[in-house]
Amino acid sequence: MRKSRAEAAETRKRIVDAAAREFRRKGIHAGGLASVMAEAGLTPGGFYKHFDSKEQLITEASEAGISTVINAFEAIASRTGDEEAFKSIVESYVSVAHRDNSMGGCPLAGMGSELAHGGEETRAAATQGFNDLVDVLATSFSRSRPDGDRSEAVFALVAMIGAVTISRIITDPAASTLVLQQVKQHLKAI
Amino acid sequence: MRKSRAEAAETRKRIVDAAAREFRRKGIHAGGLASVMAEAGLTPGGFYKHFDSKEQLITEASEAGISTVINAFEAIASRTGDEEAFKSIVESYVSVAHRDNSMGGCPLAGMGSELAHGGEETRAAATQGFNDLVDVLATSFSRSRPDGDRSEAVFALVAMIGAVTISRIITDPAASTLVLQQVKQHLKAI
DNA sequence: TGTACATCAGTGAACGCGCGTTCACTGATGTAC
DNA sequence: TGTACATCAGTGAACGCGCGTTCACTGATGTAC
Repeated sequence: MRKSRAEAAETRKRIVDAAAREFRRKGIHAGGLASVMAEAGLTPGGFYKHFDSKEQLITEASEAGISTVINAFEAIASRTGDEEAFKSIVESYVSVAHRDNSMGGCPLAGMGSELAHGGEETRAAATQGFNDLVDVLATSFSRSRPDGDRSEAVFALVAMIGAVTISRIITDPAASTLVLQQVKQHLKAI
Repeated sequence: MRKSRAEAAETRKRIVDAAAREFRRKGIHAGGLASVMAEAGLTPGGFYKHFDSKEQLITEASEAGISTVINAFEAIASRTGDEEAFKSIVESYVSVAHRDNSMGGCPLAGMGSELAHGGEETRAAATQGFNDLVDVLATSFSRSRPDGDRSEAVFALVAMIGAVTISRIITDPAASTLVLQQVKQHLKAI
């Protein structure tokens, strides 16, 4: 049954990716290890050949999820003009598509309040991810507004995260969409 | 063992209040019914004499928690001049005190991502609470800026909620406090 | 290069535990006459 | 107003269940000579 090192490394990635999806969709507590392992095509027991605990998986899944968002931000920024980079990022984050795709979305929006109750290492990883996101956003912002400072990116990002979180709570889809539009509009006017 | 109607009604309130504190502090999933009942001075079994399910308690605890925030907002607004009402509310919400008192704080910040995964009724109650908060905020905002509309209050509130949520994730207290200050500064400049 | 042995990724059943929920019971409260 | 009975708030043990975690085992991979 032993697998080669390369295969084992790929298995590990598959577990982290499955967890990232599971936790963002169902929440950290509601997402179970057996379900994550099954989605990765494995049986539950094998989990501990790769990780010490669920907490460690939560940490890595958060990192992986945020990395995806950072890459998306950078991709948008690189194919957009200076004037539009920041606005394009805001538009893709504060969107109905993001709201309806919690599985592939930003962990800070999908599991923010649960991350706040997490262990030191999990919170440290999420903090790092937040700061990285702020950096990307600040860079894109300064391309259209050279006088802008980092605090504007911090402000924009917490509003973006709050907007997506709330839009997922609101029961009426039209009202939810309206909140996203309103926040988007104000962010683009910063 | 039977209690009078008045006593039973008070017991019910005690359970809801205990739950509101427990869920905001530990999170919805991590907070247990046995622990809530113990905090209310009762044994676990009695829970179902007052509620149909944990889900119902979550709904009522969210409502109760948001009502507290609304009352606090209105109290601040009523004892503050027109020019300062909005800013005072922002200052009390986006604060270190609120960040460090998740037990008594806003449910939308303390359990936002978990509410997004909640049942229809829970989300409807949270939606109602969000809209009520927007109303209070919009009223206070329009006192200093008669041209302001409701969308500005929506924008401000999601930023406030996002800021408190993120400030609870950030591991370094000074960095966390800085985020709160930066968001506060931008909100007051709206 | 070939052989013998150690390693360890993955299996799948089992573990203890705490969860939400149920239940038979108690006895004070509320109601009917 | 007093009495007899029904109601039901609260008790505390027990239930089934799914969770994170452990474990003995398998057999292909990696290593040493």
